[in-house]
Amino acid sequence: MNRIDSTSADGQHAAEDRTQAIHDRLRDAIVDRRLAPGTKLSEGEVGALFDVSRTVARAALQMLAFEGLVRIERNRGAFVANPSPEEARQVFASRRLIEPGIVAAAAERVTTDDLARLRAHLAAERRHMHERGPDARRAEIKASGEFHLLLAAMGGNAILQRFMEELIARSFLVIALYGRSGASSCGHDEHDAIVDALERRDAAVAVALVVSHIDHIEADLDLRARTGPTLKAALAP
Amino acid sequence: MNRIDSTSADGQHAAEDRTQAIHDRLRDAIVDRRLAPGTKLSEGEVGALFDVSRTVARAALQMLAFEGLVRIERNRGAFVANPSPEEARQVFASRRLIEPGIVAAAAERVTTDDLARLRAHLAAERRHMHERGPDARRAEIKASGEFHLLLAAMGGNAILQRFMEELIARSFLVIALYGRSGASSCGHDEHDAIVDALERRDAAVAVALVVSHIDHIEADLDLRARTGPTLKAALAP
DNA sequence: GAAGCTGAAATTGCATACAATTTTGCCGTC
DNA sequence: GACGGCAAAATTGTATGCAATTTCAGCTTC
Repeated sequence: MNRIDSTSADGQHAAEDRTQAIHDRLRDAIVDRRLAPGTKLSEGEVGALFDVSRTVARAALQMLAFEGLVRIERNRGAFVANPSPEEARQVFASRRLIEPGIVAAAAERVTTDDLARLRAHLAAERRHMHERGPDARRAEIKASGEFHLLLAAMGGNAILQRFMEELIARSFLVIALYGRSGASSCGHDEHDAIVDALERRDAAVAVALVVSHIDHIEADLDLRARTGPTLKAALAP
Repeated sequence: MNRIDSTSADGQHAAEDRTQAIHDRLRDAIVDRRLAPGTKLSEGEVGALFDVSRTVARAALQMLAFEGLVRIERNRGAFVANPSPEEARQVFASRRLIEPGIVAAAAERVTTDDLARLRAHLAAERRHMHERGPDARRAEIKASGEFHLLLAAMGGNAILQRFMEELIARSFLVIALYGRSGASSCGHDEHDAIVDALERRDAAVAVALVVSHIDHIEADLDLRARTGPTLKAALAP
């Protein structure tokens, strides 16, 4: 279980913030599907697992609830979110609205340094793609999301960046729940094309590519309503 | 929703979720300018004021911090946010990106019931506008924001609605800090025109009106950088 | 008088204790 | 055997206590 503080790349981690650390680890586990939607996250258990008091565990869970990754029911506890098809649609509708704006801004502000980072990321994605096994698949999906977060960071708007972080995390949950092909949820060629457009500072093309990219991701979902007789229907066959 | 539980009548459903109630009251006070940016909000003081323990007060403050209305510094406490000009720009850039999408959705989904509610709200705005005194001015500004929140609710996307709630609240802070004319920050005629467009289901016009409306609000701000030698410059003349 | 230092007071971070609520297992009844 | 209710166990909501950190007043020194 020696998970090497995966979020250290953002470089912002102050020395002592255990709440944030627990939040990050749980978030990682949720978007990685190591914690299935609906799983109960009891304060005591989380606290014991990270060797902190319930106070700290509770604060971390509340942070996750604000992001929509966890649902807290009064007097009942915290559960990994289980987004409905409608919520899933809203996640992607929001992305379709926000990401174009971010990419347009990125196209104007992108530096050669940024481009280098994007290219490096694309290479990493391609590496994961060629590996085999469920771990590689998870890494690929995660890297695919990180690409969008890189773009968000380059947009230069911290507020939109935070919104995107939430939307990407929720997208992972949605894909885990409703993804059809499970694997190649993100066409990596499309990522390549987006970076190409950014390199040419071609905002219009970059925006168009991003929109159709999001369309492709959402097209891979099976969002047929199973809101009504969930349990009965699921157990019928 | 549960917004109008102001200074009194807390006996009934306040017992349900005191954290949320305190959060709402503080948020109200902040966007109403009754709490100036930079004001210290100590856990003990807040707790004593609402007659709860620090635990609950702390949770409410953390919620506000997530929304960007409060800044929490480790070991130092919570302060009403003091957005920089750059943050102010980002707030409005985000609104310019998100609100058109919301209004476009609202134009397609709006019901006659919704329109009635909007008209009623416009009437209320006009009432405030014709009253005199600082209280009426505050009520006018608040109502002006609530108009945008009504639109957000009609967009039918809960995620974007929440984003807008945060952005509107932060807009109030920004206007409080950088507003030039203090008062008529929202042209109410523009609100009228937007509702007219919605009534005609004319998404294109509604979107255009919203964008220029946001432009007008932002144009009323004085966002010249006072980041550098703030104090010295302020005391010089 | 201004700058610097020191210790007390105040405030936050965290753990823990206790009350309130929900969940669960058990048992009697039908 | 199923159903309903009751009490124990588990879990959350909240208050409070203690240690660590920061703030500040008062004192010393230059």
